[in-house]
Amino acid sequence: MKLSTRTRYAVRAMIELAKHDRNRPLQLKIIAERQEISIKYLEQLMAVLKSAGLIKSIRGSKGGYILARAPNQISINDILHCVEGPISTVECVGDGSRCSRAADCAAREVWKRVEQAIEVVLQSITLQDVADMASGIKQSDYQI
Amino acid sequence: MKLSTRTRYAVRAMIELAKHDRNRPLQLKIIAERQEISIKYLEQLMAVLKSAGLIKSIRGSKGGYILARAPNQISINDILHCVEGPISTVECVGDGSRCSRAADCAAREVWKRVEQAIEVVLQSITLQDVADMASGIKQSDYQI
DNA sequence: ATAATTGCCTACTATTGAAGTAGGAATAAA
DNA sequence: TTTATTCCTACTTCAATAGTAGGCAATTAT
Repeated sequence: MKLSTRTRYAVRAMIELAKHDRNRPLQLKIIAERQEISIKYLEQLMAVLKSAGLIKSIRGSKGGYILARAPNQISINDILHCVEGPISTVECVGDGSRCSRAADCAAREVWKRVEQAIEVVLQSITLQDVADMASGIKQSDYQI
Repeated sequence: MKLSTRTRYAVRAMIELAKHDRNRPLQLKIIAERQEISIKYLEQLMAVLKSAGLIKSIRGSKGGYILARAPNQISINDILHCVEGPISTVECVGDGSRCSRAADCAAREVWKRVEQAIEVVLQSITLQDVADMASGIKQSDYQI
């Protein structure tokens, strides 16, 4: 149950974008430096985020990336989905046709519920929320 | 966010034990057959489950495994913990000393909440519940 | 006693996926 | 035209998971 660095990097990169002026593109180089991520690796993640429609890119000199939507319109779930695919703890939860054992089907119900719980949490948190947490604003809202 | 087969196998094996008469040991061979798991691989998982105190073994002919506690006293979380270690989505959630970036700390709060949500669900489901689901009893209780 | 059956232990191998690297093409600004 | 940037594709490395193998130890049945 460990998150891949893919996901962690992607979220961190998106947080950088969220904290940045949305009218001016932020360069990959800057993000990679601030977050201490390999530029070349992050580059590939950005491609995924872009094709998922979460960010837009501006090519050429002075180019970079910007969020495609307002930070409060992008959930952590959105990010996770596009870099990791659907949160499928077990394949049969999504598919169903793979399950031929009764005991396994019982187990399936368990994993299903876990997935739902994760999804609810991830969907409830937007980039705006996280950016605010980072800046120390509204922090009291997030003390569970 | 995919579960390892370790975890899935372990849970399925435990379900088999839960469905079996607790007074008579169930052999590894039977469990492996029913669940279509490599005996030799499952053997290693059983060792972990045993050392975690979730099951007991009876050696020799007519031996096998039994649950160490009643099925309603063993949660899915118990099983997961001992085969996968603590559910740590990200290392810094448990450790904290690793986090040197502000944005990352914001992310950390996110992963923390996800972990908690997972834990709550896993702790709430016992082997008894799952065994009942498998038998079709009480199934209505689990329609969320 | 002896054989058969089962779990116990330790080491090895294979496969897979994640993580990271590399180089050059396309695009835009100065 | 030069420079700065994203885009594209392929390759390499590494670690962890999954699976295999063989013999030892304990218990029961005959």
